[in-house]
Amino acid sequence: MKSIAETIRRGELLSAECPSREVLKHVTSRWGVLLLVVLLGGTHRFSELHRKIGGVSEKMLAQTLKWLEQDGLVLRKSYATVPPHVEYSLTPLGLEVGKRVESLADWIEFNLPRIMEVRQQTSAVEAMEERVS
Amino acid sequence: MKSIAETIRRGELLSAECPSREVLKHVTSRWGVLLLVVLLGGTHRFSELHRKIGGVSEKMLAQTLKWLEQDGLVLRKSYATVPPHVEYSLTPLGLEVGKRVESLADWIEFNLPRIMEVRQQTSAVEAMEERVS
DNA sequence: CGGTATCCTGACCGATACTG
DNA sequence: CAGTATCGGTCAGGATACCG
Repeated sequence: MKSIAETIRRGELLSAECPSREVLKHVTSRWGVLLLVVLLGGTHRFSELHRKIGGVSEKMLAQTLKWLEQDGLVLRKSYATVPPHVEYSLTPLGLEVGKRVESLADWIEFNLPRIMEVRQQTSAVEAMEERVS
Repeated sequence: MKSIAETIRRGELLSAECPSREVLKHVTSRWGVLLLVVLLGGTHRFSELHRKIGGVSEKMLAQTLKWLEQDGLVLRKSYATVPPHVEYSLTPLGLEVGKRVESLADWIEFNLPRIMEVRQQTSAVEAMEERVS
């Protein structure tokens, strides 16, 4: 009898029908990444998230929050007050993905100079080849 | 005198104009993630990538490869033979991101059962609330 | 305050056909 | 084999207005 872990293992993700793709889509979505990173910093209210994440619209913020909530990564706590008070935080599951996403985001921020350098060189080479042809 | 690392640090990514967003977009794009994971397994030819990554079109594969190549994450080696022979592999930079992306992908695959379970519960609750209203 | 509903545009992306 | 070119549809996502 194989364990679930052994049965699923690697490579499923490469299949077009793999349900993991859906979750991956939410997590790696334009605002999903940033949302997870911010929420790693602690509980936030809707308006706080909206302010911290530059460029996000209310619509997309709400939608992304809903995705992650349905995937069990984000916890939504609503207090029945007037005016309304809603708090978002990471579930234990969300904390796990969050850490991995942050690791990726941090790496990119930290190594951006090296990447920009490569980009410069590439466009320089292309400009030369342009002149030759 | 601050080091570059200290100067950049955290939070730049949260600003809408941060150039990191562009790289993040390429890496976390629909096919970027899968591409990096596959290339972690070693050098591949175009057709091999196309076969391994279920559901990707030639167009999007070529485009994603080009993005990652320009970001210095993927190395493209072309041999002047007939028929053409092109090999793609990860640069040292690409290896770094690749490992982090794989960590994320692996986590999702492995924990998918737990996530699906949450999803089920959510839709069950919604069905109940539907009946009440 | 914390959303939802609606409309709308551009970008993404797949299908097809063609090329070195 | 390894792409590029073009077309067209879908959809992410922004703007605006409105609601509990």
